[in-house]
Amino acid sequence: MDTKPHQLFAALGNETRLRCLMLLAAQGELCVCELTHAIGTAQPHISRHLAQLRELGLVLDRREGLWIYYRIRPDLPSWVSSILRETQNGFGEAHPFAEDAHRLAMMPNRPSAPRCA
Amino acid sequence: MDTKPHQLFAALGNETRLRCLMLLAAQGELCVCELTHAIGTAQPHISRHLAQLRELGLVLDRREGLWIYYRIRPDLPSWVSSILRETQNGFGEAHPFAEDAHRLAMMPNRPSAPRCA
DNA sequence: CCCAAATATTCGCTTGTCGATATATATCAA
DNA sequence: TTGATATATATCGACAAGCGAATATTTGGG
Repeated sequence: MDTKPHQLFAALGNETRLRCLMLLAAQGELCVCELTHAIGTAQPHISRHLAQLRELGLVLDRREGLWIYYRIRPDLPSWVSSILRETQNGFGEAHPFAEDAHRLAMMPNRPSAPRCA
Repeated sequence: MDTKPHQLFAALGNETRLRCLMLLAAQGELCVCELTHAIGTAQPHISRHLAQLRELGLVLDRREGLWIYYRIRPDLPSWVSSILRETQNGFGEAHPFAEDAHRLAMMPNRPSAPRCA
């Protein structure tokens, strides 16, 4: 990640991408269908934003059968981790992030047990 | 500042705006001509981005004669301050922020003595 | 091989952002 | 009032971001 700071901020500047990252920061690893259900939008919409986060080096993906699990890249530069953590601390309980976490918890037929960070 | 996090990040997602904020975070208070000289671009360009930062509630301005001094709003929510501080700690010595600070220090005929935070 | 499910990609369109240029406003001094 | 300086705003065209819808790809099962 040799991302410039304004490039990171631009990535976080989209609400869908930020909601994905906050969910991943809180839950550790999630597949696309879980993110789609939690955020409540169309699957291609989520998929495209996840691809951007992957291209920027912010997340990693892993295939397991039909599902592709995304997680926040563990070896991010410390300033990036700090910013994600600050945002989560400041807003994890606020709208719309708390609702996202709640919808995820209520999701039926999740492909795997929730795995926390 | 009831700014949503993704709105803050969108503001920081433009290099010109981020450079302005980093200069203000380091120097305390600067007028438009100082920011223009340090960043090395056209004055309307700087002015417009400062207006956006003002409308978002990130900076305050103060007129003194012909000059208008901008400063980072002192009562920002703590998560905003944290993010600005993290960014400054991680990148204040890097390109292009270090060069900006250097150009500012070398600027002739500054309208006032530098006032540090 | 064929189907279904999960995910990714493409297309067309709308909207917004950015930068450059030109112009307007404000302040001060003569 | 005139002029000079500092700053703000308006306008324009180019360009990128974003979205919905449709389609393609991958995988596993029968």
